[in-house]
Amino acid sequence: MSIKVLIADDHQIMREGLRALLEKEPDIKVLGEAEDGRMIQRMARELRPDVIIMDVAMPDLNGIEATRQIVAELPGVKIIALSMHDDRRFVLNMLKAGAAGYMLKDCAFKDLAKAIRVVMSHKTFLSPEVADIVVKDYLSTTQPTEASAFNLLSPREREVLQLIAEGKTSALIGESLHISIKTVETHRQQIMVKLKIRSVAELTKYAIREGLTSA
Amino acid sequence: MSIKVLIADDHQIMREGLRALLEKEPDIKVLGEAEDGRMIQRMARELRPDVIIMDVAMPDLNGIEATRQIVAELPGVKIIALSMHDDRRFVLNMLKAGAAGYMLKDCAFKDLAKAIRVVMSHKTFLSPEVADIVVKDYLSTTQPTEASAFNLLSPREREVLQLIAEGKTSALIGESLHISIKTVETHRQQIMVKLKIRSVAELTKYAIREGLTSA
DNA sequence: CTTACAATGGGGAGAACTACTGATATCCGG
DNA sequence: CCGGATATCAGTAGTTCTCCCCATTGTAAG
Repeated sequence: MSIKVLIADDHQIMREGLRALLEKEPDIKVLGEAEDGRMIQRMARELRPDVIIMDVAMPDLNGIEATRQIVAELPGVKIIALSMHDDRRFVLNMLKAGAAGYMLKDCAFKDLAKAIRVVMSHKTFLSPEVADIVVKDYLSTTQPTEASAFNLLSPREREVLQLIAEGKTSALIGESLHISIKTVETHRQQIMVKLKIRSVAELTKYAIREGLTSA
Repeated sequence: MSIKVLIADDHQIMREGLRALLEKEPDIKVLGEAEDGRMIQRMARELRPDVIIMDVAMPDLNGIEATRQIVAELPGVKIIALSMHDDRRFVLNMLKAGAAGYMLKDCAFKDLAKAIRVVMSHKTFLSPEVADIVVKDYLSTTQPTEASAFNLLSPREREVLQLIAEGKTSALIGESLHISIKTVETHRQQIMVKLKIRSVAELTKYAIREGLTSA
């Protein structure tokens, strides 16, 4: 009795590579591949796989949403997220959606094979980097509180972050907002603590990702 | 006489998948894998492959820079870019850097296999979407207006800029490149003078626009 | 062979940022 | 009314960056 697996990823070559690797495993059978969230949802309903390898970032219906819906509909199906990003929002949202595992594309295939067998026994499998994030987050927050930019940072902090990402110095930001430079520095500090970021470059990228400014 | 291939991609599972697929081809031999631009450069020098499958976005030394340097050093080596992005800046910069092909990760493996054989006969191979971009760009611009980073900044400066945009301090960059912090600061200064930019935030955005790093 | 640029390295000064310590006032929800 | 979050401001210390000055080496172009 082999493990029935579905693959969901928007990049065909990734799907083919995964299939080639999985087909080397004697106890794993690949039932099919999907290239977006909607397609994987349909296939899951029809083919009843044991495990779905799910890319997080997909067009149309993303991996997180697809996971949420599939888990609700087919509780027995185990979903392993496979992502390039170790961004904590992705990880946490995916796990909240009901994923049984979260692997980075950075990991070795044997780890993924292991993950498949682990989740089959109703356990959770995280790659080490991801486990790290989950633990850190668990320790740092008594209350999970949705964990996104727009309720993590206060309005004023977002305002300051935007000006930082526009290349302004603290002094200029102070003038612009009619507050003292020390206040700006306090906000800066708070932003970095909250986001666990330690450089302007990464703050800028964060601001771009959050739409506070554009590249 | 089989075709000797190297793989460069920062995601291990992508490398393994590609290797599994390539090893099914009787006339292709995978010599090795690298996870960043610097490593692939070294491996290319030592192993003299026929073809390098090169991811565009890699940490440390990115695919574009690595391509530029490898092509300059080993003119016989054919480089096929393999990227998730069909962003025209990536495509054009990669081709300018001397890549013999540009494939999207979205493509079928048989297309990649075909690309390998095409570039071996000293021709260029582009996946259809990419060809589209190239043609459009060719039609729309009589003169490509070379006023971008890739002839304004020197290779070393681009390298330093990438690391700055990744949030590294000058000290860390110095360690990473095995040069003194003062040299890094000189490069930093040169970059800012050339680009008329005065903050890390704007440098970061510039690097993102030029495809040196991603948000 | 000169000229120009790239890459390397250094000194010094001041600005800017990072990282802590405080404090006070407001407002909002339980 | 109290606790928590937000927003304001200050001090101090250390780090990092910015911006000048300068030099040497190698290499490519003219």
